[in-house]
Amino acid sequence: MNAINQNKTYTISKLAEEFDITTRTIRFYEEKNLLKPVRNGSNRLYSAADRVKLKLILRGKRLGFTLEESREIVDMYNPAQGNTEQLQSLIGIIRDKRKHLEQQLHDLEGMMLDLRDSEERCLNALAEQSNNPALHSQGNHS
Amino acid sequence: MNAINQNKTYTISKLAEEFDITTRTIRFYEEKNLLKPVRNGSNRLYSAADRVKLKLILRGKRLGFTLEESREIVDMYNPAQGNTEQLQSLIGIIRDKRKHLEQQLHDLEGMMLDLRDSEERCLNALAEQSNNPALHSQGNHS
DNA sequence: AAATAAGTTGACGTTGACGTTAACGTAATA
DNA sequence: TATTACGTTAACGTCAACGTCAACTTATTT
Repeated sequence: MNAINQNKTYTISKLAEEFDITTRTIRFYEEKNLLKPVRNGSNRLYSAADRVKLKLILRGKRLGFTLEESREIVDMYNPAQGNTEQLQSLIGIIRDKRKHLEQQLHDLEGMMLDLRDSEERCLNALAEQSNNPALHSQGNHS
Repeated sequence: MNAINQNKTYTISKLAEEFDITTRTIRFYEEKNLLKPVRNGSNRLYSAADRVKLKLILRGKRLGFTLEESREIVDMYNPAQGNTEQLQSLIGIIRDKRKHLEQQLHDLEGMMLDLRDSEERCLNALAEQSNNPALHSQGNHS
């Protein structure tokens, strides 16, 4: 069959360790309906798909997305099953996200340029001080 | 003289309007030492430099930076005056920010790719439904 | 003079995203 | 068998980033 089926499962603490977050955080994401692991008795059992979702959430976090925004991203990861209306809505969301990302990309590029400027000014100021050792130290010891 | 001196000033509500934020937000940034407008009596008066700083803060916000992180960025905008130690420290901060941005850029590119995938799957699913009008509506009316 | 607009300083409220502690169950190990 | 490791739910705490009053001043307009 060669299915794309990943049967690997994870405990909550394994995932927490792997992604360097607390179990509390993972449970919190479940409270907010971002994850729905199956249960082994009372214990949570995470699938490979759950792990991917968690990864998406954390990536969204690094980009400053709210959990609500990340939930939309996670929902897109689901096999797009839905009626026409739902699909249209989803496409709308996707295009909004893209706009968001394009703005971020623009901001990011601008900030990169600013950082180059700042670094250059810093390095120049340091060079100045090498040429003029009077300015070199901390505090003005008369 | 042709100085680069921008004497233009702004009231708090002008800035709030321009950047589509509340005056409360601007005052809050001042509480947090991100801005320090001069006073005209009891009223705040913002310079062109203050306006740039505000812009930097808001850009940081769009990138998910905390105000504390943005404060560091804003501080870099200041004419880099300082001793060797301070400059070295600043360069360290700059390189950390760059790392941060590189991670974000990587995340952003990944998310862009994911969005393309999602959109494609959506469009394919919609195409399927055009070919198979039975699936087209909402709800399965037997 | 009265109202309106724009500013001010507190001070408390709210929301998101968890942290922390309590009180408990279960399973493997010394 | 008692301790240790890992899990659970429930409830309250915290911190950032503002929102939302209240109570007030000062300038302009009617």
